Amino acid sequence: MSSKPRVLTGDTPTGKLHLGHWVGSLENRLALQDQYDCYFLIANKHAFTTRADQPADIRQSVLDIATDYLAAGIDPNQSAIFVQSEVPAIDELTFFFAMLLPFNRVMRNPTLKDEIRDKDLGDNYPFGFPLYAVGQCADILAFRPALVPVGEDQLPHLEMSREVARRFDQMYCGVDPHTQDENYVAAGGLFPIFQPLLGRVRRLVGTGGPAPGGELLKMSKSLNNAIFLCDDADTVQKKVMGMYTDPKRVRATDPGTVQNNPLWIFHETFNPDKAWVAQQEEAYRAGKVGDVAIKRKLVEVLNTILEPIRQRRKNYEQRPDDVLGALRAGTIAANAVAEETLQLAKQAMKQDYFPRSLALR
RNA sequence: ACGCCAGUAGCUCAAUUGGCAGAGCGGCCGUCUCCAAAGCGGCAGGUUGGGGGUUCGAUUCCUCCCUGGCGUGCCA
Repeated sequence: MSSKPRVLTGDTPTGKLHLGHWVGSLENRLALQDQYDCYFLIANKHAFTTRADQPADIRQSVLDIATDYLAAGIDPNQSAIFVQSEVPAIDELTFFFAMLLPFNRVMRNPTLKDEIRDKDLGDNYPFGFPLYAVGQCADILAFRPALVPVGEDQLPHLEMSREVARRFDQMYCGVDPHTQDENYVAAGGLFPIFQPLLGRVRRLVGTGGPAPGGELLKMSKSLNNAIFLCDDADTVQKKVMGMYTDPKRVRATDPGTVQNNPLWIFHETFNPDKAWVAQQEEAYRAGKVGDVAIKRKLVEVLNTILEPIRQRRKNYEQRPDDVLGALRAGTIAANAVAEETLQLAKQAMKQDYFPRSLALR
């Protein structure tokens, strides 16, 4: 890992990764591995904001996600998969960054507000909850990345991180506030004003029916409508055959509706044979093909994507030490970059009094 | 800091003066459907927040603790 531009992204360990993660971000990450030095963070501390009482679950999720990454095809010899809580420079940067953000600015973050509402937290959330939004700025900026691939819901966090980067560069590195984002480093800034990168599908629907309002729900573990990367072929078949589809279509010969139909959304998202999809959609509208045939095809399509993932997973499941080994190697690599960022940040802030030795083992 | 109210299935809530812990929703299975949905039928799910006590018997009464809500103080 040398002079290539860096990518930073990651996940909070709340469960196993599913197809929504795949099209939302994982595909991008795999594609970026060659051209970028990639750092994939498993945000275990973030998980404690709402599940501080479930440490065993969080630990298991960390290992599950690391295994998912490796099975999905992230190459540990090329990219760093690391555990957030073992990179102390992130915490140190969090403290400094917290001084650059008004509290109101943090609480105005729409992602934060949505989470408070969705989880029905009222005003009863830990102090660590808003603090974590600041921490996420440090998660990112510690790696001075060029690119941050994320799901759409994370954009407000990224915008805040970009604000922190601009403010830091202006305040401590003498960057002129009128500087264009892409020129911040050239103008002497420590932190590049990175670009977000969204997946080709921003919001994949789940396998289930719509909410009472009629809107299809996004795929998520908690809604029990997800197909996981670790699902075996039989499970995928069962889930696909059980998928919600056009409820007005009682017989296979009735004309069907393609629009807003999860079955077709999945084909359009995952089936590489676009001509087949277009042709069959026409037949479906005309009542010339049954849902079962379309579902069987989808099972085939999904299993084709998931099979190589299963093969790699099988290897790692036989050698769990390899997963921990990859995490350890990734964490060492992450610390090298994050420590360097921290030292540079301290220099910029004139708080570099003497070299220190943490005697990290 | 003190006072009051609350905590029961995944969720919302019942349970007579202390007497076998229930319903709705959700979940799973079946039926019906090309499959799914809808409908119908069934099943599972509990340390009644935790510890201690009284009692033949405690969700219920006593006590301590935890969590949350409301109120009144204190810092001032």
